[in-house]
Amino acid sequence: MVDNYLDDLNEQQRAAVEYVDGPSLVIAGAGSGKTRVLTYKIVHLLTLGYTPYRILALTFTNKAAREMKQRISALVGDGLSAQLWMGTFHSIFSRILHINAAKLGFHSNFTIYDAADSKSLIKVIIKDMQLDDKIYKPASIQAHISNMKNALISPEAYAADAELRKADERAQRPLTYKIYSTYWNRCFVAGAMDFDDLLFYTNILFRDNPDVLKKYQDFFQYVLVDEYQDTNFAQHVIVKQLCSANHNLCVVGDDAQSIYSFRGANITNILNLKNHYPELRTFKLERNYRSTQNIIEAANSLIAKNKQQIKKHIFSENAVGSKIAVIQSYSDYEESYVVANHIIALKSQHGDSYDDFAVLYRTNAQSRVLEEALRKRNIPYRIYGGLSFYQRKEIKDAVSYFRLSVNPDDDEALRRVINNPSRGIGETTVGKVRQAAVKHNVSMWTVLCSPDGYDLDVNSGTMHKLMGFKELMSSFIDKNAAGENAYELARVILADSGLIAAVHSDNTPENISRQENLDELINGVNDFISARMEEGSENLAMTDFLGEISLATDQDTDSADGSCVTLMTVHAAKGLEFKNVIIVGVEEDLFPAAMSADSISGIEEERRLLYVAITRAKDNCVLTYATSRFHNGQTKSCTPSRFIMDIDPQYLSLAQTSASAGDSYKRPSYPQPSVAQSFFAEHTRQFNNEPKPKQNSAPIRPAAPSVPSRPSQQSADDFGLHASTELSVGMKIEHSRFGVGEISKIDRSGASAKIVVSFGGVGEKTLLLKFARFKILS
DNA sequence: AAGCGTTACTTTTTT
DNA sequence: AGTAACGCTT
Repeated sequence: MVDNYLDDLNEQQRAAVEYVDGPSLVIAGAGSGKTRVLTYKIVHLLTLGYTPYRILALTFTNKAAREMKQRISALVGDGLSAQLWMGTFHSIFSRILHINAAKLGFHSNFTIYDAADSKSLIKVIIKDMQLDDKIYKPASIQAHISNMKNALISPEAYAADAELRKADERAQRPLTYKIYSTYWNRCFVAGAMDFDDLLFYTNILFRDNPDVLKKYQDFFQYVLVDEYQDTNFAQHVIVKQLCSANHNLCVVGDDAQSIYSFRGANITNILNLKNHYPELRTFKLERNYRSTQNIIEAANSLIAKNKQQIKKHIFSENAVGSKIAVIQSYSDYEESYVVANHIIALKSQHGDSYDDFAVLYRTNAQSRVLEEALRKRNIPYRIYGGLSFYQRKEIKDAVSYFRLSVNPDDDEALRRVINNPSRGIGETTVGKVRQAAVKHNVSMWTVLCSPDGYDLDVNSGTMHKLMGFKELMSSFIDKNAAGENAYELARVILADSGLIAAVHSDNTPENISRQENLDELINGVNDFISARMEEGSENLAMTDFLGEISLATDQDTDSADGSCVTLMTVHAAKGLEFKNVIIVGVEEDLFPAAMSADSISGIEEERRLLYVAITRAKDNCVLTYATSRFHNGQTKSCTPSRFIMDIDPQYLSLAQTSASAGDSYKRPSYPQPSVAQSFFAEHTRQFNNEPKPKQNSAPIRPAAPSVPSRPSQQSADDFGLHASTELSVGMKIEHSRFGVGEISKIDRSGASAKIVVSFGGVGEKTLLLKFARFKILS
């Protein structure tokens, strides 16, 4: 355990960390050391003698949780930090639900439906009800249901609510309540929860089982919540329930960075916290350590245009720094070249590495052009977000088999794979099975198991095919039940299901890529198993693997692949920082998004989003916009975002004007796009006089995903197994995943020898010699 | 039931 | 541009 850790904090941070006598709210401006406060507060609690596994720390992304865990490890060691209950709301409460599933009528290995699963289920429900999917659009119904769940409105409550029903009637969708209840019921029959259910059912669990609630209330001695401005009602209530007894709560957030209202996030949760906890102590962190003064002042002047906010003054005592450059391009295509050239120019000017750059955009679809430009310029990049590895068709197919082997009632998985690869079971047959299942309120698998009992009416040939599929699935289910580990089971499934054969039928480029992806998946399962074995974990079954991946995002795969420029949406960049940030597409109808432009709250959220984007930058920030953009198969003209005008011009440099002469941002040597010298005048004209042609918003498919590259076994021939006799304390070793570390302890007692290694990057790890592969450096 | 060609349509962000 | 859905043929 470290000493003097409090000395690393400024006065306000320290006050926030040291206050543990009741509920507290830390309003933490961008870059003010929010994560540092949380990290140190946990260390402080441990120092005060709190039990690590009785501290609950909730974050919004897996990445945030992982980083915090690492930082705590570095201070107090791996042993203690590993015991903390730290993770996203969804992953923590999914764990709690797994333990208490039976109380809710679920099996402990319930499936988690991702967004695609729930959409597909909603679609089929709408079809079954013979409703017009132009009126009942699956996507909007899905969003609507999600909002209801986040507001803790059950299907029964919905059906009974006259206001909601009236609103639906006005919207010409009077049967929405029916879709909701059917959806709810089919999920239940399938033993499945969607993302929102993880929060909703946690609330039901606590509501209906006071003893369970009491247990967790007593168990968690201290609860910390990061990014509280982005909590929705369901999350707010869970936290409130858990803390209602001892009030030991610390929430950290910044109302100016609330950017998830589309997901039900509600700023009033943070604004009204005092109403729930009258003795609440509030701490404000206003000093920014991240950015130059120029960047902070520019961001301040932007956010000042928002009406709704907590008063605070963020300041920086860093260098004044250069102004924010605003660059105009003719097209999105040219814009991407401006970005590439800017990166090359700054890199050679300041000796920055590619890691120091991030390109941020409003929508995933914008990544395509950027990718192309960077690739042509040989600039290494990495795209975060978009379609994740696990959303690819062939991977989802394989994972659906995995899911079925654990929970055969999972109808969405079953519908997906029953005729994939082709088995001659067509749409009509699947429809019959589904209708029998719906009619008797059971899963499709239950129907397959006793077709006569559910009067399934198909001819004998079809029945034969169905039974063939049933036998195949049964063999997987049995293997899983017999305790086969995830890796062995995955191999059997891929082979026996015919998925492998299907992608090897020919060598078209698509099939080769699918083969690689399936190999990748198998490697992933293998890595999962070997990591668990090294740590001595018993949980090697398919259900454990699925638990790991169902809530994982592709951000998990950021292995050390060398220095790369980061490409991501502004949303994904929240909580991160980069030396140089380039924000592209700062245009009307894109940023702010066209959908948000018609309400004040919508505009304010978009403005906060740009605020978040700008405050990611430490030294250098550039805003770019194009005057035309390729959209929906055609080029449309664009106007600069109103937000550029919101920023005090003294912090901006319009690249070409003489005002920028003293700036560190130099005019690049590439063909200079005509920068709007009379930009502000022109901008004003566009807004005041000319009615803007209403553009349809873009349909946007996520960009081509980057394949998560994996440090694979083949290059690691010198990473081998070692006997404890070869090793001694103080030796340096290199591990394929954890990097270089020093052995701090060797434990030869017990059946399997263990070593404790402290790694530079990830802190201390305990490795089982039986499984751990590494090489000895000294 | 399967495969292939044509047509319509696109709401941004994510656990 | 990209796709999902539809309809036609075998």
